[in-house]
Amino acid sequence: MPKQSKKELIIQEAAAIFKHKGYSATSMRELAEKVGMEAASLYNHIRSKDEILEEICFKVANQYVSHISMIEDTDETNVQKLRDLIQLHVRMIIAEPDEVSVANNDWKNLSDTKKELYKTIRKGYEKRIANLIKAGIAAGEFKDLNVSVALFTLLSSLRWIELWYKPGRDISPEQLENDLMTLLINGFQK
Amino acid sequence: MPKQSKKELIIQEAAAIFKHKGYSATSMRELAEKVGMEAASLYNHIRSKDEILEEICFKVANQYVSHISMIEDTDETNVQKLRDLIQLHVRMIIAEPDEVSVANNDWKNLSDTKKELYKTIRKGYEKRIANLIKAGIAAGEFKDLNVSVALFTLLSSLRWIELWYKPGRDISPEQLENDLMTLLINGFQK
DNA sequence: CCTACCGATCGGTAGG
DNA sequence: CCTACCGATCGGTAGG
Repeated sequence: MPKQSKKELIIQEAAAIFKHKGYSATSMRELAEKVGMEAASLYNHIRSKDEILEEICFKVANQYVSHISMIEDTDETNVQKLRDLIQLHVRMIIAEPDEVSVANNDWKNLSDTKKELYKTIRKGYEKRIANLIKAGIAAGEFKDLNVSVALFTLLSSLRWIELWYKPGRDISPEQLENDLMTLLINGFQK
Repeated sequence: MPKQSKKELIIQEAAAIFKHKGYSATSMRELAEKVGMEAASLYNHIRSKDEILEEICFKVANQYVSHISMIEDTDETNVQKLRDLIQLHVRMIIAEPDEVSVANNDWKNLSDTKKELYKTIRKGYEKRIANLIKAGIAAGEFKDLNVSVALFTLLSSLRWIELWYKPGRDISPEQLENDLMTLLINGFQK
């Protein structure tokens, strides 16, 4: 069994509650109850409610950034890079659905300075995917679409998974990845 | 100029703030300031904070439902119905970006009974789109994909628009619709 | 539509 | 890790 600090446990439970009710609607007393201690005791492990949200958001953001770096460093075709990106998104969402969901939905509640940092990181990530799309268009691999439309359609079409996918679903991660790739790369039409 | 009741003004301003900060993180005092009155005075026009959220969520939900009914009543091909659906989503988001955004993101904060009702309406809507997709597959118009994957990819790929589109963007609603349709129906690949 | 105010709950601290 | 508790803020009401 993996060793997990109390702080990690608190953050994990917090992510689950935040996902379900949202950060602002979740009280520290509720979190404490889930973790099995009094609200005041939480503060022996974490500095503030804010800090929990920060840890979740930046952990997720950093994982996404390291993924795109990996993909950029290959010398595959742009279509294959797009496939890799879709696969990495799917796998990250399946591995940590709560954290990914909270980062995507509750980053607005970060403190002003952290929120600006988060937005900067996210914009950098989007820029790198936009470059991938541009390269694909320039190479004649992708259709000549508006880059922003392609970028955000891609990113948001991967976001329902965090809300929908549960281990009990009658679809394997592999089939999910395959259908998603087919849909995004070749579209609905037969 | 259209006549708008104070209640409508309050709901409109509330939608804008809720979209920006989230329902739970928005106080009635903040809303009152935006509207130009004291917090207590809001209650001459609305019953509760809850009620504002309900009005926004169900107004949007009912609009979506009436749209799908219109589409079902045509005798177009399923591909064309899919196009119509995309177009209606885009136009609704452009017409009322705040309300649509709040309904999509803050429905979790509805009271328990209203939340159940909202989920029921949404599931009904999803079911009808799933049937459209199934009909398209059966008719040989759409690829034989997992229906849930196709359904949620479609719906969520239309959701970034509410966060991104502003009148000042260098893309017209028409081009946005066209690029989105091309992407969803025929995919990224050239 | 405002002043005045309520009880409840919030995030967080002191002290052990 | 708990008991006890703080100041701030919340949604909302009374009364005019």
